[in-house]
This record gives sequence, C-alpha cells and structure tokens, in this order.
Amino acid sequence: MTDTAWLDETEMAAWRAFLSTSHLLERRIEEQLKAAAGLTHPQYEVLARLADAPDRQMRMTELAKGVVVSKSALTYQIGQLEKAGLVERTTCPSDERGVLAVLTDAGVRCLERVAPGHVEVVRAYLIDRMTRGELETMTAAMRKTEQALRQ
Amino acid sequence: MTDTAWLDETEMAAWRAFLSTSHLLERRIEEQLKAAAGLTHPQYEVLARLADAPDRQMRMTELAKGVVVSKSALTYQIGQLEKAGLVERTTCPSDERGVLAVLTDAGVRCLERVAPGHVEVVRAYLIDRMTRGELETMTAAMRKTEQALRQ
DNA sequence: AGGCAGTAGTTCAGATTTGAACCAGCACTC
DNA sequence: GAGTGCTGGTTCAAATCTGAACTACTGCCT
Repeated sequence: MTDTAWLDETEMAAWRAFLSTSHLLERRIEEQLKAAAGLTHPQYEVLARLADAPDRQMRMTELAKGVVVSKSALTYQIGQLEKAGLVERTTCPSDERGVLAVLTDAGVRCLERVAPGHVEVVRAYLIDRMTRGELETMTAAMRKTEQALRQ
Repeated sequence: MTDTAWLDETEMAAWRAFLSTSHLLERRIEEQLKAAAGLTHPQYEVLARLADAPDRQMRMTELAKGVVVSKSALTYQIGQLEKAGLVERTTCPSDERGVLAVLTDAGVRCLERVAPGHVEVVRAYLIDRMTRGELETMTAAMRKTEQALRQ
C-alpha cells in the first residue's frame, strides 16, 4: 500500500477529461431527450437496442447488459415504456421464466421521431469534433477497457 | 428533419464504445469505493477536488461545476460528508451568501486511505490499457467536447 | 440611499438507481 | 423423477439525482 502508482500529469489530465466529458455529455443528452420526447437516456437506449434486434425483441437480462443498467432498473424502465405503449412484454417461448421486451409500432415511430435530434447532439458535441483518426484511436482504447470490464 | 446525418459504422462503434465503457467504468468505480470506504464516486471526487484546492476549500458552485453535478446534489452530498466529519461548511468571508466547503483533517486522512485503491482501478481498467499516444489523443478529443459543453 | 436584476445555496417533490431478498422455472445428478 | 443449485425477473427499501421554487445577499444604476 506504500508504493502506489499515482497518475502523472498526462494520465491525470486524461482521466479528468474523460470523466468530466462523459458526465457533461450525459447531462446534455438527458436534457435534449427530455425536452424532445420526455424520454430518459436509458429509455432511449432501450428503444434503440430493440429496434436493432431481430424481431425487435430482446431478453431482459441481455438488454440490461447492453444498456449497462441493473436488472431492477431495467424492470422499472420497461414498466415505464410499457405504460407509454412503446414496448410490450411477452413470456419467452423457449424459457418459461424468461421475458421478452418487444418494441411496438408506436415505439418504432417514437424512435424515428426522436432519433434525429439525439444523433444530432452526439454528433455536434462528440463525433464531429474528432478526426477520423482520433475516432478510431478512441474506439480502440474504449474497447480494451470495455472488454476488461465485461470480464 | 428529413436529411439526418446518421452515424456510419465507425462512428456508431465509437459512440457505443464510449457510452458503454463510461458506464461500466463508473459502475466498477462505484463498487470499489463503496466496498473500500462506503463512499460514492461523487463523494470521492469532492474530497479529491478539495484536497487539490488552495487551503483545501472551495465554493459550492465552483465545486459543483468541477464534479459535474447539480447544485442540489452537491448540497446533499456535502451534507453527507459533513455528517461523516470529512468536510465542514464555512460562510465565505468575502461574500455573505457564499459557502465554503472545507476538507477536515479526517477528510484528508480518509482520502489518503482510499485514493490508492481508487487510482488502482482507474489505472487497471483505463489508463494502463492505453499507449501514451492513445492517451494523448483521447485527452485531446475529450477536451474539445468538454470545452464545447461548458459553453 | 433606493431599487432591481442576477447569483449562491437550500429546500422540496418526484423520478430513478442500486443491491438484497425473493419466487419460479430450468438443468443436471443420482 | 426427486433433489439441488443456477438463472431470470420482480419487488422492496434506501439512497441519490434533478429541476423548480424560494430566500438571502451582491452589485449596479440612478
């Protein structure tokens, strides 16, 4: 415990920049989605993931892992989206205890309506401010961390 | 609204990687801090910022901006840290409405005790997985976004 | 001085998140 | 085919976050 490998200037700057930026961006996205459609960011992510999935449906646990929220948070959010008519629950045919979240037609339309504004923000603040090279470098770096954190 | 500039493969991959990674890392850090000292990540950040500040003290608003939380969240967290004896509140001498959050000696000791483990995680999952070049590239990219988001 | 817009913090209500406890169904063993 | 351990989701209580009032003080402007 005595020989801690502290972060040097460069490393600390990198960490702080990463941390602040991710929080600031999260905030901005949340604000935009709330204003545009009354959605939270996790809710949007759920819709987006489902839209990409085969048959527009996914298992709860799989979805939770993709969106990176706890199982209980997902249960809650799917409940909200269900109330809003954007998602439906079905019991999984192959596994009786499983639940499939299915994107409804209303959900598809909602996503189509909201996506442009959302992408706009992601682009304006993050993507379009990087060169192609930076983009690829960052992705590579993020992927390494992501992989490590997913075990 | 018809001509949305969607994200191409590379851009989408970058965005997804960034998003997932930041959430996963946040989760891991939160878990580590909770286990090691019963602190939340924002709480740790408050202590760390104060430790770096002249006289180990900072104005509430300034601190809130640094840590990237709402003013009310900071009020709450400072309350918690105060209960734990790690921080104290002082009224600002130059501005009667202002409040200074001051790190106590106990706060310093707590930070000294917790910091190594925290840095360890940041290093193990993020910093040490990047080359120096990647580190610098990422920092540059993050800084651009950060600056844009801070107006 | 007196008034007034703006800033600093707090309070408050409402929404969301998390981990732990829990129930049910699957899968494997003996 | 009963027993056992695991996995999938939900429920629950507690903690935290946010934005919207609200109060108090500052700094100008006249």
